[in-house]
Amino acid sequence: MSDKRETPLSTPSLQEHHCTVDLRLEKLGMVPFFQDLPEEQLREVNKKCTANHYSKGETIYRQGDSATMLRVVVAGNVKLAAHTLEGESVLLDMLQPGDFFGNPTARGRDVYSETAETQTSACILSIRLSDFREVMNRYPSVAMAVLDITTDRLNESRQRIQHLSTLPVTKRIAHILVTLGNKFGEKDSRGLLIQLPLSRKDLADMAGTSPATASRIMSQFQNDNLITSGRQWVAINNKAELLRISAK
Amino acid sequence: MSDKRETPLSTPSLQEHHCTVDLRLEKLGMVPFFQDLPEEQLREVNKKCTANHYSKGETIYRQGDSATMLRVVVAGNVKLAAHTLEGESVLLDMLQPGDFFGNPTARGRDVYSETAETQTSACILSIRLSDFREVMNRYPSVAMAVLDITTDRLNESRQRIQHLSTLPVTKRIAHILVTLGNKFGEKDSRGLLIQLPLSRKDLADMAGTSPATASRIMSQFQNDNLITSGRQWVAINNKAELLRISAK
DNA sequence: GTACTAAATTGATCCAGCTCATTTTAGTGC
DNA sequence: GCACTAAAATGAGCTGGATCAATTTAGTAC
Repeated sequence: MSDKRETPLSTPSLQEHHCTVDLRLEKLGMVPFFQDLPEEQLREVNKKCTANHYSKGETIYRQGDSATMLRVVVAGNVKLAAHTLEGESVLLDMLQPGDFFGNPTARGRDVYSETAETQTSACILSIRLSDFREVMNRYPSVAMAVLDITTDRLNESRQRIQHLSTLPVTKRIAHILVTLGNKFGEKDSRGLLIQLPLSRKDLADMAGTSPATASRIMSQFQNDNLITSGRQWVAINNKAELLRISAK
Repeated sequence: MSDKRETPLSTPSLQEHHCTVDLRLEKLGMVPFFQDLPEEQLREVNKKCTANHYSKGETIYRQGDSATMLRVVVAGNVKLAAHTLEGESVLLDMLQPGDFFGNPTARGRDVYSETAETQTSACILSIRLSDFREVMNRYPSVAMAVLDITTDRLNESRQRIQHLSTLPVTKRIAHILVTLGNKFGEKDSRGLLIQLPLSRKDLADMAGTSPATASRIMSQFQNDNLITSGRQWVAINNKAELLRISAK
């Protein structure tokens, strides 16, 4: 198994295009809630956006910062995390190109309730809240699409509350692996590879457990041939069985 | 303290007006996202609504039912809960007059992911999803108000995830009491009375713990004179201290 | 006031998962 | 290939909170 001797994760090479206008426009059109916008309007929205490039591990904003921007992932991955005073962290969401984050809410004096950090190098579009509000006002379909996504996220979030309250750690982790597989998985010689740097600590922060426990459970899954994993990467070999574990 | 010998909770007497058209219209105007609608439009929306009266403990819809309605609490209280196959339940939200529930999302084939049940006798307005979508399309301010509320709920929900993952039960319950006090509290001879039937089981389902543990913690709070409580009711005597406990 | 019932309290025991500490190993860079 | 480093694995011991079961009590109905 000498092929396990290097990260199977592909690193997005952003240097080349570095968020060109064309790429921005193309990606903007891919964002679910801009899809219905006519080409012309899209260009106008694009003009109001700023593109920023971040390298891996950079902080985009911190919880407590005043929330004046709505952001969209153009390329790369972003994770949203909340930190307690004691230094513990909770991983709230992992984002893909096309996902928005920040606060789409009107209330002016709002602050972010989470910290956004890149997990890979990434290109991020920012649009001022007031500008975005204007777009939503002019195109109700945009507002409704944002509402739909937010509602989905609320439901996911409530499901997670349910899991934290009722399921033992093993089931929670099995469920998380399946979910990540569905969202970030790519078929590969190793199985369904989760295209995302993913440490035991990340997993623990998602499952509400300790890194040690997450590690023990992953070891067990590995013994049972359900997954293959190395440092910061995981591939799923038997999704059906993981699903079964998470449910029963 | 002979006055503790009966529920201090006031029961909404709905029989009298029984959701008259006037009451409906008045309440509809109080709903945050209809506030901006011109009187005339409000009447039109009202025509598309159906009012239903429920007595205490009735189920409005069950998780898994197909989600074709958006609902608004006119009077009384509603709780949203999710149930596991093993019969455990998680309390997701407690609603007040003016709050909406159900699914504001477009996707036709959706089902409710939670069960809605009245906690007191209640009057509920229902509007078909397609009709509500139409209103949002015509009045973007409505869509944006719904989005704002949903975003707030998402943030609350994420905070709860954080608490479940990082705080011990005592702090979680202290926090829940403060929150409920802020939302449902009414000044009273006993202190800040939470105007809501609230059992130890409800509290446990909110905090992600067992009724026994919830009870032990409530006993301790009672010993420390932070709260006064009987069956299904709680009054807060020292909110500041509870807040301190929940934070530190 | 008395009887009744479901809620709440409380005790005793147990274990899933945490903590802390040590060892091993995957992946990188030379 | 070799050296280096941070991630992961793993062992040992401890504990917060669960579970189960018995007892008490608040509130209601008569």
